[in-house]
Amino acid sequence: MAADRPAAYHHGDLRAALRDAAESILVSRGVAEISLREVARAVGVSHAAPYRHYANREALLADIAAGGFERLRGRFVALPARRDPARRFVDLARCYVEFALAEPAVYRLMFGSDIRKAAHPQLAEAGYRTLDILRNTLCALGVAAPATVETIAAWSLAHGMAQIMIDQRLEPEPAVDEVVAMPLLVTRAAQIFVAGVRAV
Amino acid sequence: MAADRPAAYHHGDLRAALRDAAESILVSRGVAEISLREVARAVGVSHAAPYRHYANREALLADIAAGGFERLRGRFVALPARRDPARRFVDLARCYVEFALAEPAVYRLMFGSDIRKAAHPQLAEAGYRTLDILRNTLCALGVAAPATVETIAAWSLAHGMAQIMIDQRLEPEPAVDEVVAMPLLVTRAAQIFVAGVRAV
DNA sequence: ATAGAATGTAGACACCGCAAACATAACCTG
DNA sequence: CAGGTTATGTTTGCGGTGTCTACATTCTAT
Repeated sequence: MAADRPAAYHHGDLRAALRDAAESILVSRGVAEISLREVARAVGVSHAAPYRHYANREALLADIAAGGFERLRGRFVALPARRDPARRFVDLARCYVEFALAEPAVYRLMFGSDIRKAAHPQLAEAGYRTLDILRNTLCALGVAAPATVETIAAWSLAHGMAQIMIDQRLEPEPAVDEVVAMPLLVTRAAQIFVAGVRAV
Repeated sequence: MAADRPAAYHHGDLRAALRDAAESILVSRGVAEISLREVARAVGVSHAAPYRHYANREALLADIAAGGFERLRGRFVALPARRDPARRFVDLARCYVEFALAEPAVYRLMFGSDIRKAAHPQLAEAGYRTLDILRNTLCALGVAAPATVETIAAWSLAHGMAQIMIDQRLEPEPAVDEVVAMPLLVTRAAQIFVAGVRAV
């Protein structure tokens, strides 16, 4: 790389800069506040420049969401190996909720309705790849069968917890005791679920 | 009521008409397509008239969401009485998911991030009243204790299932076999959960 | 060196949310 | 029933936004 970049006509990596600026606005002020024009302004570029990299506003949001899926996937694969699938499930559930709490705004974008996923196949595929890790591990929970019902139910549990905890956190300040209580709650819920699967 | 209404200066019940028109747009084209101006146009009124009834766009959305909570509450109270709290929980979970699938767009509005609930206390209260039914019943599941962990977990399960099933339904046509499979899935997941609570 | 492809700019259009000033109808109160 | 007050709609206007088209600049590969 060159030493410095004295305001060149070409930005260098405008696409990434736009995405970062937009994500910053997303985190600090919410998805509704993201406008292509302001993002362009933040990066110091003309208001139409983003269209060289994103077909429209929604494509920019989709890119941010896809990045979220990648990061979540990174957390998944960084988890320690486990023999016991039940333990593994507890790990995954906690990991899932932890991510949602760490990046609530991005999480909402990933699973919310701001992006019509049908219009962004690359986002759908990023999500699919990430959630496949969850699916595969969950299948091991059932003794042998694919256990699709249990799979969906387990994911639903994690997903619902994440959503609910985010809801209570976004508006007011994070309540400290709830932050502490989160791992306990998730762990216990996952244990209840595993016990239920084995008991039925 | 009078016989007919020959294009009077005053609309009669503009607020309700606006809400209905907006909800119609919400269902058919998504929340992003709702604009106060178009809603006004649909009702046949000037573009600033809505501001006599709603402080801003978000207030209109909040009104729609509050109506959703009321309808969900109506479904809850219409449920048959049950002795067994476990059976009651299964009923509630199914009812919850059924509502989400019947009105996916409204459901997303109710629990999504398009409305900052802190800014609309009446919406928050409508939600609180409705979900209290769920909470109360869930408390009966634990032998005696308030069982808050189980309560949150159970709600999370229903909420997560609703969210996931909506996601798979909004974009493509509803897959018929999934529609049929839904009650089974929800019922089984709820049973698993109840068994888990009792087994641990 | 130069043609062509990438990338960024400038301008325009239609739409939107929102606010203020004004017009009309309904409603109390004497 | 008259007259003022209030509720409800309209018109006008401002600043912002998404997106398109025509143009300018820079990079890249021959």
